[in-house]
Amino acid sequence: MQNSFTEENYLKIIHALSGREGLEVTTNALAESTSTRAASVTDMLRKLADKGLIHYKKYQGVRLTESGEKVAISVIRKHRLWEVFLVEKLGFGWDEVHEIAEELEHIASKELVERLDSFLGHPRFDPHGDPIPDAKGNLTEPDYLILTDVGVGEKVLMMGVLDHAPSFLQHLDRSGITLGCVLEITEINDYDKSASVRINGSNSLFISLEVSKNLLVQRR
Amino acid sequence: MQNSFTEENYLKIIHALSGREGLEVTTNALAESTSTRAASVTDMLRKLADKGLIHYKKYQGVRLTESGEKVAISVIRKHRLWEVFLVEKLGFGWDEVHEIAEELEHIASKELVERLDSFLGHPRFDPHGDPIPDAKGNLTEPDYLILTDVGVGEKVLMMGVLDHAPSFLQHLDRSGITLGCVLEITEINDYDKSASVRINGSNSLFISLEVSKNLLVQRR
DNA sequence: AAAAAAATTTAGACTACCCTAAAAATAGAT
DNA sequence: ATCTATTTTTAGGGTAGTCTAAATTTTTTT
Ligand SMILES: [Mn+2]
Ligand SMILES: [Mn+2]
Ligand SMILES: [Mn+2]
Ligand SMILES: [Mn+2]
Repeated sequence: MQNSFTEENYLKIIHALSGREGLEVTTNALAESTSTRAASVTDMLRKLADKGLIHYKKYQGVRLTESGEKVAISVIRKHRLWEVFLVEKLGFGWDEVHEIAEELEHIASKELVERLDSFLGHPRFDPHGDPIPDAKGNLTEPDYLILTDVGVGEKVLMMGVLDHAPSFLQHLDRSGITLGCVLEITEINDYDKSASVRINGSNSLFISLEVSKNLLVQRR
Repeated sequence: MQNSFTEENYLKIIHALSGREGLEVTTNALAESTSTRAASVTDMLRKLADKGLIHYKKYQGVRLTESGEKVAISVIRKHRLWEVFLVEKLGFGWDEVHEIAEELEHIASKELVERLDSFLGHPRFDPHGDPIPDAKGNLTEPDYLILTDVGVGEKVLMMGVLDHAPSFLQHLDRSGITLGCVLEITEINDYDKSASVRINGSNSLFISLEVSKNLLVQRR
């Protein structure tokens, strides 16, 4: 049987919250992320467990089963491919595409996804630097550094963001920080951990700790 | 407030069934088209009437209001634009796109539709020859002939289909009948009204009355 | 014009998803 | 180890959309 939009959203969120290690996800965390009440989450968990999509023992949190993981990754694949489409083909800004992809990710057709993937040239990453799972469901998270882990004098490549909020992405746009740009830390203020950063070797700007904490980068 | 998928589907179907003249649509016709029971239709009609999307008097059938018409046409615009995308950009066959567009037509973003329209070069017709409403909601149905209205010796252009069923479209593919091809009636059999037709001046084939009745054409 | 047939609506019920309030279980503090 | 605070589940209920069966209205036939 088919999964509903709601079920797919739950699975995707459980995947995100359980992280690389596949930790147990709590009811409250899910209530927070789905903007529903804990009682509603419990109802849904019982249903997902009945369908064999999650491992669920009362009071013990949840993990995805193999089958649940498969569904979650398929939804993530669709989400990220559609985001690439919206940015690369339709000219949307990276701050505008998340909400739309949140709907498009639920379009069922398998054939559509594969043709879209070809049309886009089999992109490996979405407009926010997040990796796109392949058709077989393999998803490899690159291990990037957070900019706060980089010292003065180091040059790094900007590879992704942790915060996907439009306001954060628009702030990066205004600062001239784009995916793939070279960032060189020229100074870190001891007092508030704000930093001076040179972008692509030229203009320099101040960025707050709040911003640094949300930038994923890579050495060299 | 937002309309649900179900409401949008009802409005689109009411639009289709009430035709050019905006005739009253019956409960049973809607039950048939929506694959639900008449009792379910009645429930929905009450809701659509409460939202001001249809004119509804018990036992008297329904018509769209101005506002309902606007929603219906917006859904049709999205449906047909997505079909163009699927065929022109992703290489789907015209027999494969209807079901997928049936889902895509409910994606809300207005901005998305307008960018998609630009990306596709503002197409006027969908892959089945149906006209695409413009951004302002104007929909002009060209007045085509049905092939059964064409006499022996006449040459016409193939402009569209009445039946959108994959099996019919695949039959046309196998016959070599495509949108825009020239059809010349060389013979009509009096007994069963089957016809001999020359396609693009070359190869000739028999087509049944059933097929003729579903082909929209234009003189010259 | 009445009776029969067909179409439509109402009544009552079900599933999916969500809610609030109360109960139960777990985790944390003393 | 017990008590308290927090988390989670259960209980009971609501809306959207669907169903079947029964009642009502309209249409057709006689
Ligand atoms: Mn979603
Ligand atoms: Mn993304
Ligand atoms: Mn639809
Ligand atoms: Mn079409």
